[in-house]
Amino acid sequence: MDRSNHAFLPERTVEEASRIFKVLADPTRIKLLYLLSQEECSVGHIAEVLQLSQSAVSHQLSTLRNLRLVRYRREGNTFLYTYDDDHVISILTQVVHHIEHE
Amino acid sequence: MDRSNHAFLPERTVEEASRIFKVLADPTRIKLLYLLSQEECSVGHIAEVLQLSQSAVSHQLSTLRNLRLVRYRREGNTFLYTYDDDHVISILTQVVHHIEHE
DNA sequence: TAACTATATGAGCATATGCTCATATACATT
DNA sequence: AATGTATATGAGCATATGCTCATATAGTTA
Repeated sequence: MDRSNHAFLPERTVEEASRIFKVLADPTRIKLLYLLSQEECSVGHIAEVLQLSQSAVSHQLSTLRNLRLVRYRREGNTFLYTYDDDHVISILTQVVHHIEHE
Repeated sequence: MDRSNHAFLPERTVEEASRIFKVLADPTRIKLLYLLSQEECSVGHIAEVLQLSQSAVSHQLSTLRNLRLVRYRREGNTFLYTYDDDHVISILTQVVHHIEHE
């Protein structure tokens, strides 16, 4: 076979795609992002709705914050989170839609 | 907030989505699937093109086989693999396209 | 049949990840 | 100022994962 005929993906592209898919690979983050795609949520609310500990939610939000996938605003002691990456949400909802209609 | 107003994802949907994203989360599998989306490949050819050991490729293909994402046919001692899940390939190419055009 | 080739597979290791537990931080309320 | 409330964070543990190394398997060829 002719090796010169392959369209290779640039390493940077592969790494970036992997990064996006890694975020979406965890069931907890899928639920969390899906929830945030519907409404702005406080940390406590997320924990209650998804039946997770406050710490677990906060750690996950920390991850998502570092990846710039969510943003938040403060209201007194409460932190209200919203998603901040339309592309990732769009990939998620598309896959969800596909699964539920196959 | 009103907990009854959330559109929850069924657990089965979440697990299935997670399964799909997990497959795509690994850089090696991204390259491998992208290669297979372009042409039928032998194990040795994949190893050569992607600069991986024969064993590593074979293990990855075993994973992809179990998930029914690839199929293969035999030709003498050579096994020729092709992808076998249009949806997963479509998600991958879409994300790749988005990354390369943002 | 013996040697060769292509691939598969099991064991084990190193790393990554998602959680819990304990504690820190920062603002609010009394 | 003291207590309370909401959230963040560090350490550590259990599990998952992707690789290597060694070896097994099956078809091919001399």
